[in-house]
Amino acid sequence: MRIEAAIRRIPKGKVSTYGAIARAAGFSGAARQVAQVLHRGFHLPWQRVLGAGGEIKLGGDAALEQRFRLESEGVRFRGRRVDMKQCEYKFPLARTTWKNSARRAGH
DNA sequence: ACTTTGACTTCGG
DNA sequence: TCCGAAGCCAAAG
Repeated sequence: MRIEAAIRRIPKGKVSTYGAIARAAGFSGAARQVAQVLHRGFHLPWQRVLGAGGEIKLGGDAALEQRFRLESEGVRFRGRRVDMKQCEYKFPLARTTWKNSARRAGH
């Protein structure tokens, strides 16, 4: 799966977001699908995936563990959030996959 | 083929 | 900064 592949590309000490991963994998807007993959997949660096703004989206113990694991990798936190400015991993340009331009028509 | 389901995102108040 | 509503989308059942 492309999403899994994208997740595995995140280097240690860096993090990414659901939305960014979805785009990198060619599924712009499918952030929720990334969550599904994380939940079901194995051997994934799940701790490196955060919500928009660098916020941990897990609940309870899992959230604590994620934070712990990230700090172990050298990821710095600023309050509840990760310092994205330094730690966000930028994917090497997602192949302008098909359905990109469709972004949000109105609201 | 149709409905449900998320570790989501963004906007407004 | 926090909360609710609406949007979004592929995978599972």
